[in-house]
Order: sequence, then structure tokens, then C-alpha cells
Amino acid sequence: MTSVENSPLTRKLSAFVALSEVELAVLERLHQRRRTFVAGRDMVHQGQSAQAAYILSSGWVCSYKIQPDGTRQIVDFQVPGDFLGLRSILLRTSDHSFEPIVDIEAAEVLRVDLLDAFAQTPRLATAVLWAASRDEAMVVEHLVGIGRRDADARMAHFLLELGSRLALVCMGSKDGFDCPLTQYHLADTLGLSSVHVNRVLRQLRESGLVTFRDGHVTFHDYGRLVEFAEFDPTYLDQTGPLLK
Amino acid sequence: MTSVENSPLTRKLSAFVALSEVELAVLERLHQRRRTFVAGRDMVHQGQSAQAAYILSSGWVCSYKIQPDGTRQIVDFQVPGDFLGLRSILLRTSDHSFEPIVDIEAAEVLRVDLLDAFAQTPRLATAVLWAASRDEAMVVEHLVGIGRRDADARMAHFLLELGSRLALVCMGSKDGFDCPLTQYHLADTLGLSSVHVNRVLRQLRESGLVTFRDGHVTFHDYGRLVEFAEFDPTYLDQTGPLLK
DNA sequence: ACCGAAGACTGCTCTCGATCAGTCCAACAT
DNA sequence: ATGTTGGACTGATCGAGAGCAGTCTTCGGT
Repeated sequence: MTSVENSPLTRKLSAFVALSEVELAVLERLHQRRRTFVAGRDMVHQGQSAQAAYILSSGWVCSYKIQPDGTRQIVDFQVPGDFLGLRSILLRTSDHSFEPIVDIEAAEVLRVDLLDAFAQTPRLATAVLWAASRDEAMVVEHLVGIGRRDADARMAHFLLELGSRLALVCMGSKDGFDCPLTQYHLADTLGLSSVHVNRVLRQLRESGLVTFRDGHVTFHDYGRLVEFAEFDPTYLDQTGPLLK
Repeated sequence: MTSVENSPLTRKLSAFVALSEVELAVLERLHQRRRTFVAGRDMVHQGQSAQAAYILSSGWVCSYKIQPDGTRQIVDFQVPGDFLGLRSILLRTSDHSFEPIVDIEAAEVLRVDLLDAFAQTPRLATAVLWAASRDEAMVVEHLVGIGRRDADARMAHFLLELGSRLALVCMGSKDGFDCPLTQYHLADTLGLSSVHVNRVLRQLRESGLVTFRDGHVTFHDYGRLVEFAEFDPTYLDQTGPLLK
């Protein structure tokens, strides 16, 4: 009945626990303060103190750090259903920036709102902490990828991870998904130059594994791609690589 | 009066909040189940389901992931006062392994113990979540380091971060600290070969910045090293790079 | 007193991916 | 219709760091 039952966040948390009426209601209340942000303009800038977190309901966001020498490292992407800035509400200053990749809609969540919600429904608290743990596991996996995988496997692994995450909120499947990222985003994420990203994508395309083109990612041979990337989705704590 | 008042964890959390008598008592209770583990034998292995977390009271531990091809990426080190496996108690399986680097002492903390403690003292819960957020911020900074810094700056940055963390529990200063790591540990941490680690250490030593030798790290010129590594300790959320 | 193993260290070669210096194409503004 | 801008794409060159194949030293075991 409420719109929240079909919100991406609800869908995601349902992969972890079955939510009761009460919990859905509390979740509903967290979605009250709706905000929109335009593509390209930072929502939170590194160094400023973060007063709130957000629940992303539509669009994509990236979180990144800028180095003194100007290079940037994208740490993670947020897709619908993801929290954003959850960690930084506890630290005195935000250690990174958030930039919407397209125009987005998000619900603002103040620190007190969240703590209140947790006090009311411990199960919801556990579910949110599960999501946070999962996000951290993704950062760790990202670290491993940059440290120990070559450019091709890195790219393949990244696209598979994105696919699995999107499948959890019904925005992707084993066939592929819509993707608003540019090759520059991929470069800043994977620690490569944009030139090399281009070459890597060509290789993967020519091997018949995956195509990244015109805002869409197409998996041509999901099984072989998983094998090539040595993609083990255990860390995503989902039931399988892709749910359907 | 209690030993907990001088435990490394207490010292660390005190950098964030002043703890009351009650909170110290709860903290004391968390330290009940004392365990020891020998160097080199994994405490938790990736893939197994983690039932408990630990508070490290003495010795060093590393958490790492092994790739299918056998290479390993060390994600983080735990030094006295650090939690260990906090995140994985919520995920169904542990996504990484823990190996004591030397013989260690730790207190086992079951999931219920922790949730009980949180229910009793919300301020302690906040403090522990602060520590967890800080750990995550370190992983992020590590990611940035591997993705965007060259080998020399990476090494310098890593040693400075370790120094700051140890200073927080009074085990290091601007002059240096004792360090049981081998060059292989450094290699697996920084995504380098052990051969290259050796060369990088020589360079740093010959430039008069820092010496890593015989289980001890010596900062020769702290200021210049900070500048060289572009080390900005904001993410550690401490009052300064080193407290004294 | 000798052996074996770990860890630190070195020289040489070669590869992966960065950097430079562009082109091409589509969308949009004037 | 013509410039402008952003993103995709290419070839050539160069360098950081990997990989290999060792040596040297220290330390614990017998």
C-alpha cells in the first residue's frame, strides 16, 4: 500500500530480513525529507563536517577522494537503495566527497532520525548495519582488485559486481544493465588512465565477454566472464551471483 | 583501579569521548573471555562463518584476502586496542582471514555481548561505531594509496599512518615505533613485490627520511616525511598527526 | 661446529599500463 | 551551417615496478 514497500532500499534489506509492518512504517518515516540534487555538483565535499546521511532513491552517485596532486580515486558508487554518508556522520569531518552522476532523488536522514529508528526497531538496525557491512566488504574487495588484479580482470570484476548489486534492486540481470558512467569514471575507479580503459573495454568486447557502450552494459557470456574475472560474490552476501 | 582503565581500547576510545564509571564497567565486562593465539596460525579463515569478534590487547594481527591465483592482499593491521572481525559478525560468512603476526592476547566478544553492551550504554555504542568508522576510513585511504600513489609515497604514507595509530595507544611517537612486520608483509599490504619493497625502503633510508630495520621504524625527519607522503591525518579523526 | 630456514638485499630483463599527441563523432549552441 | 564541447578511440614512446635468479647474514636446532 505505501510506496515504501517497493522502494529500492526495502527491496535490498528484504534480501537480509523479512520486514514487519512496523518496520516498514519506520522505514517510511525515514523517507520523509525528500531532496533532489543535480548531476555534477558535489553534495558533500571532503573536509566539511557531515550533518546528515542520505538514502538514494533514484540515480547514481559516486564517492571519491581527491589527492593533493589533483588525481581522484573513486571509492564506491551508490545506486538506488544505497545509503550515502552513513559512516561520516560519526566522524568529525567527512573524509571524502559525493558527486551525483545524473540528477538524483534522495531522502535526507539526520543522525537523530536514524538513532530513533534504531531504538524503535532493533531488527531494522541490524538490517541497516548489515547493509553497511556489505558496503565495507565491497570497498575491501575493491582494494584487493586494485592491489592484485590486472586491468582486464579488474574491469570485468567491477562490471560483474555492479550487475549483482543492481539485480538486488531489480535494475539488472545476467544479460546486462543500464549504466550512466563514462570511461573517465571507470578510469578513476579502477586506478587506470582513461586511454587504457578504452583499450581494456575493446579487449573484453572483442573476446565476446562484455560490451560497455551507449550507456548500457551487455554481458555476452556471463559464465565465462565470471570465470575470467574470478568473481566470487560471497562478499556481497546475496544468495547467488544474480537473483534471476 | 580496574585494569581496563589502562587498556589500549580504553585509551583509544577516550580520544573520542570521556567514558563514565558505568561505561568503563561495561567495557570491563567485554574483556572477560580472554584468549591467546600463536603467531602464524589463522584465527579466522575466509569463507567460514564468524561467530565472534575480538578486542586485541597485545600483539599485532593482519587481516587479508587470498586470491584464487594465490597472491594475497593484506587489507589492514590490528594493533592493541583495535577490534577485529566486528564487521563480519553481521555477514553470513567472513570474507577474509585473520593471522596473528606475533603471539597475541585478545578478548572474545560474542554478538549478544556486544548488543547487550550497546543497549546498556548508547554512548559506548557510539564510541565503538566511531572506531569502526575510523577503521573503514583507513581502508578507504589504503585504497586511495594503492590506486593513486607511487610505491615510495605509498610506503611513507603507510608508515606514518601506523605511527599515528600506535601513538594513540602510547606505543609510538614522532621518533618511531617498534614493528614486528617483515618486508613480505609490507609487500602484501602495498601491492608491491618484496623485491621492490626492499628497494623502496633503501631509497627512503638513503634520503634520510625513515629507516625500517631490525623490528624498529625510525623517523629521521618527520616533517619532511609528512610532506613527501602528502600525509593528511584528518581521516584518522585524531587531534593531530601525533598527540605528543 | 654444522646445517637449514627466514629474511634482507642486488642486478638484469621484460611487461603492463601511463603519457603524449592527436582523430573522430554526436549533441548542442549561435 | 558552423563552431564548440564531451566522450570515445588510436598509435607511439617511455618508465615504474614485476619476475627471475641468485647472494649474504642471522638465528635456532641438533
